[in-house]
Amino acid sequence: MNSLSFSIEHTDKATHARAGVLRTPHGDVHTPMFVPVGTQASVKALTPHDLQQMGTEILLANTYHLHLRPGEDVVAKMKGLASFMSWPGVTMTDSGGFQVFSLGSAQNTTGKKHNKFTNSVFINEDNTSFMQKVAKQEHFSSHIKPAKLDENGVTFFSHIDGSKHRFNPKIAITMQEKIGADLIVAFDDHESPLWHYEETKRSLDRTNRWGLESLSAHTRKDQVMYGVVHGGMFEDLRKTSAQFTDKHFQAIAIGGSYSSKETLYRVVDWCVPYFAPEKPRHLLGIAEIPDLFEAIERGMDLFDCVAPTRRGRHGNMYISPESGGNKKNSFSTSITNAKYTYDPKPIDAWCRCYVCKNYTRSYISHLYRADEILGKRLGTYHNVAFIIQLVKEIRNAILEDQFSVMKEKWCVS
RNA sequence: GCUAGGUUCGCAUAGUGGCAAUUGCUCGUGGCUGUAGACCACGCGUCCGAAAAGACUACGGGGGUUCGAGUCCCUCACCUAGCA
Repeated sequence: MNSLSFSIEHTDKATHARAGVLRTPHGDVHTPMFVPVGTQASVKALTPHDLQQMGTEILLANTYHLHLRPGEDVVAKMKGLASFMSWPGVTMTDSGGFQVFSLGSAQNTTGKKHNKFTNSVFINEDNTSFMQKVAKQEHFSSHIKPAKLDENGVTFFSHIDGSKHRFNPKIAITMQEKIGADLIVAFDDHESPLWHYEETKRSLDRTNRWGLESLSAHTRKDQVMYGVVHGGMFEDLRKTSAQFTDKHFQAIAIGGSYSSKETLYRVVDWCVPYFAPEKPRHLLGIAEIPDLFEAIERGMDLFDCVAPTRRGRHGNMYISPESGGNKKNSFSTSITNAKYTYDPKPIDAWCRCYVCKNYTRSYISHLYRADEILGKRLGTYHNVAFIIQLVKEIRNAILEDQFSVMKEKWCVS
């Protein structure tokens, strides 16, 4: 009856880091694994062939976006997400719960973003520039129609044309069944990291209730559903939520926005002990390099993140310690920096991706400056391939009980 | 040769006598964590500063009027267009 199985191959001796295999009818996913984000059934700038070539095993698309365009019926008619986008591997859809809050309000006259959730899943309370941005957006409030939350679901307005839509657990699951990914996500509510205990608790209660409703709306047993852990930065809420999710779901995701990296790591620490070892654990939206090490060390298996593709489009390339990458520079560098103009080296010395094998920093820098579409494509390729390789190498390190050694090598600087 | 219009920080543009001077591009540096952005932010005469503040030099050249000129006047140079 269960189309998916997950087994642990090995747990690192010194840490909770683990290597496993998630088996699905459309292929195996070797964990830890990075899940590239293809929101609109497209990993921006990359073809499925590229993704396969670099070792990607699973892709994430978004229900919210696919519902608005082209519509889940179109995807269903084209035999489901994987077939629609010609992806031969495993697929996953996010429920759209996050997006309903992050973009769920009508387009205002200026077209500027205005919702405080829009910016990021990772909100740093020390980041005053972010708070200023939020403040600046307030003057748009006169012509904003924000999403309306009630106990049964959310009414929101399309970011594309302002049209009115309604999501609730049943609708979100029905849509995900039509879209037809191998892995789907329960419809969850999303708390703000700025909220206090009481409102966070109320939000968590909704997430839990919606989780159960998602399960009872679920008819396609060939798909496996993740439940989402919430509870903000409150220990008892996170723990209850972790227990609840583990009790009811076959797969577990941790969701939320975090006020700092420390909070994020603490949240993972609180939750993981409540998860059954034989269930896959996905940390939603998180996969910057230091976070990968920290979360894998704590026992998380799967990670999706927009950063590699977005940074790629913006000219920010991942680099390893061999090329000067460290926590302080987020293991990245801007390829348009003047110092790369005459640089004949590949983007990164450690990376063995197609881009690093074939092109110089000088050339790629030129492509970005000349605004050539190829630059964004190569940059995105490198970034995604970089993370895929890194996680693969981490996996190998786990299998050899060398996780700590590898982490030290990357993160000590 | 005559007439008209021009000459502003790399390029292109604003600019009522109070101006280190607008905007776009280029350029420089940051930022991006379940994707509304091929995006956003900041900087961009020189020197000194952590910053605020200073100092100096600047709107084709030279001269003039004025407390004060990119802005007004004279003159020279160059550019463009029209007429010869």
